[in-house]
Amino acid sequence: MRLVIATCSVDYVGRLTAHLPLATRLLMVKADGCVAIHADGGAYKPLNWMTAPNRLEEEPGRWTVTNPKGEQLLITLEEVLSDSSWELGIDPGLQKDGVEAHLQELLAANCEAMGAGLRLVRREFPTDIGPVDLLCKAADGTTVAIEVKRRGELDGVEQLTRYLEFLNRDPMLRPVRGMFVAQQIKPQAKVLAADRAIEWLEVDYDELRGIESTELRLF
Amino acid sequence: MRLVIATCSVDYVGRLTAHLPLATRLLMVKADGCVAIHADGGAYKPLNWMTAPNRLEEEPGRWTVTNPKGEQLLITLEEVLSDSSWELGIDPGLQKDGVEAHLQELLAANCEAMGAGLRLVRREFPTDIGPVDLLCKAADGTTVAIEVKRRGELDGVEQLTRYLEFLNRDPMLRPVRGMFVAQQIKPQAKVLAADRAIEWLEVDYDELRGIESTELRLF
DNA sequence: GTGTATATCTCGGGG
DNA sequence: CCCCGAGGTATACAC
Repeated sequence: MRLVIATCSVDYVGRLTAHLPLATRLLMVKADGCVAIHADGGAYKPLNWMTAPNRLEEEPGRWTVTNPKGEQLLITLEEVLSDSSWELGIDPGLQKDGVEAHLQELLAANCEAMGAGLRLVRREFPTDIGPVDLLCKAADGTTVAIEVKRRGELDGVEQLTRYLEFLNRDPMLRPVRGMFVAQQIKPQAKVLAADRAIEWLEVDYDELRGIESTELRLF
Repeated sequence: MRLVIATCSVDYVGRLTAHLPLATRLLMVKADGCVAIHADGGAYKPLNWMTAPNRLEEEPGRWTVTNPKGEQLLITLEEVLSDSSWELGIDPGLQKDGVEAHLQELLAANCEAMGAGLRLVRREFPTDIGPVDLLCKAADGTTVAIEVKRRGELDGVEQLTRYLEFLNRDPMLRPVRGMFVAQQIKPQAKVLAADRAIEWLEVDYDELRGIESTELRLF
């Protein structure tokens, strides 16, 4: 990783055009070739950047970064205050727990948590317009399509609505009910779900994990 | 801005839990207090981070970053290879051209580009579920709700559908037609729009800007 | 490669 | 403060 502290101005021409006036910033060049320009604020996002793959052409006072799509980042260097490089090696990577996939796994293994008598038919049940998170059968035999989210918002309800539209065209499945399950559901999403006769349910991740481990202890 | 190159392991507990095994990385601490941990790859995304506002507690071999929501980033330092600080000052910020807001402005000023006889009623017309980009009247007096996107995809059609649903409940406006306008519209989005009787239109940003400047020259 | 969904999304604006 | 929408979203994954 190469770190350069420099007074520079920057121009980007690509998906949009953007310009950075002269100021002192951090230029970060990673081993994969990507370039990021950071100011002294705004944690996550660089002011400007170019993702790999690309080509970095370095002349005195000017860096030109070009990617295969023809997008271009032009860095004009006024003064370089520091220029250092570090050998970091390949990172072992981030281990995560608690993303949507985990919630979906837990719910798939504990369908009863979403309604008595509910049984799993399939995870990632395919439709013409994308996969439904969980497809279940209720005690009375009706099919239930379930959309799982960590945080339930409007677009999740839209997504489920779209699936239901397609699932209900299949005479073998019809009628299909919808259920929107999330750790937390925004008020607007509840309103929209109710408006579309979609059931919604807030579940607790840790509690579900508790059920899971209790069941494991029983067997 | 403080830049530390260090061999470290990291634990994050917050919206999810995550762990980074021991490796050499860049720790970036910005003037606003935010902390980011970068590996030597993976574009501009840090492996782990904590946005401002937060509190950084520094002990020998251990940094603890806590934010007001109770999320916590724990950095265990094995070896510090470099530790430097730089005074960058406040950045003048990025100037952009070509984002959705500009496209919306251009279209608002040139409604005719979307259909002969179309007149603007209001930009950002409010509904119970969010603002419609453009509300217009057609020559025949019917209302037209217009959703503007740089890139037209499925969720844009959904968004417009949602607005139409609510607008058409208003007896003063009904019937409201929908129009989906973007620089480029994905085939799937065109299909969904057509399926919902929503007109769609691809427009050229530079051409619109041309019309704009031509009109300016005439006055 | 396109299409679809997720993200500790981030970031900014409006009520 | 939350809600909502845009993003050069980026990123992963299926077809």
